[in-house]
Amino acid sequence: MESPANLQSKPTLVVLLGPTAVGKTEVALQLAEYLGSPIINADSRQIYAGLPIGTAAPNASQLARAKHYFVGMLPVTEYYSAARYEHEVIDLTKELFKSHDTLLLSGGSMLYIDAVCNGIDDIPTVDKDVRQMLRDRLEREGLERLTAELRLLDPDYYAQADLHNTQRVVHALEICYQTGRTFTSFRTRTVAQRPFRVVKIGLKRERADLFDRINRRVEQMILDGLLDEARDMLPWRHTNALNTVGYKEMFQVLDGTWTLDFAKERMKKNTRVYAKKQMTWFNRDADIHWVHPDDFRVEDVKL
RNA sequence: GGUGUCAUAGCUCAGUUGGUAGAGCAAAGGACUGAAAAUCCUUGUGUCCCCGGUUCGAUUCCUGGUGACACCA
Repeated sequence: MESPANLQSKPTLVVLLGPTAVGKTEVALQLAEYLGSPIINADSRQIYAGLPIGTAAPNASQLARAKHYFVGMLPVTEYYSAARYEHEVIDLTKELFKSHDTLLLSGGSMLYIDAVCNGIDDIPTVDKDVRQMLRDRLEREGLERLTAELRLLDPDYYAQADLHNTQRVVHALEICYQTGRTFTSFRTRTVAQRPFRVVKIGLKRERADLFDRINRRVEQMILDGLLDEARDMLPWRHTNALNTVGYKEMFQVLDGTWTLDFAKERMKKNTRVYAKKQMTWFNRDADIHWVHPDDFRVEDVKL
């Protein structure tokens, strides 16, 4: 147990989270105004520039209500990761805590939030060449050959990895090749000690209610010009940033393979699936204080 | 009105030479450490349209209904 004095002396990071379309943006603004804090975005796709409609990023008037960080600041062509996000956010909080007792982080990307709250293992960033080499080999030789190789290079990880998950298998091999060490040796899963306390507030709605909001928001995105936004991004459609609900479906429309109506329904479905995946992750985090957005009162927030 | 075809999971359909059934999609649950709005895993009991008949046993065969579709009047 920490002494009360220590608790007092530590600044606080308030984390506002919840599934997509639950109503985070408005609550975040109220909280930011109440706490006198900027908003540090924790939505992995809102970070990119040029995707305001499809990622439901805050609009101009919302951006004017509070200083926002990590919104629309990264070209879609740029490589990004949870680890880089962790470092950048931690650096930012070091600066901001000099003038704030409390900061607000808001978003729905659990891996990013977890990286900030608990840290992420220090694993080298993979070189372009190594990545390309393994991508080529994956294409030519297939996943089975690579998993067989992983068994030799890192038997421990092989034993516990999801061997059907191409991303995981390839990444483990990338690290083995690049470093000459096992991927496992980097996976210490040490929980970082942070110089701030974390208070997590989760926004939650009845599933039917949330799904209804998702469906309506998709319709609105289309009216707002999502198709044109996707058209502008066509040259970068194969980047990771655009491997994203909303854009994937719009690209099919632009290719002429799907009708807009069909794409809209797929987009709704994929967004619902995404919201469910978010909830699955949230459910195992016992530190989250849940509240319905309609019942949220900033005065009730206990710090 | 007549003839024919069809009726099976939320949807589209397969199947059972008579021993109560299974695919795709949808849906639900889960995993997750440098791609995370990504990637991956798991899950199928349903009056087999209804009443009766034949049969040890009918979702399957038969009579009669009901509904849908097609063709003929």
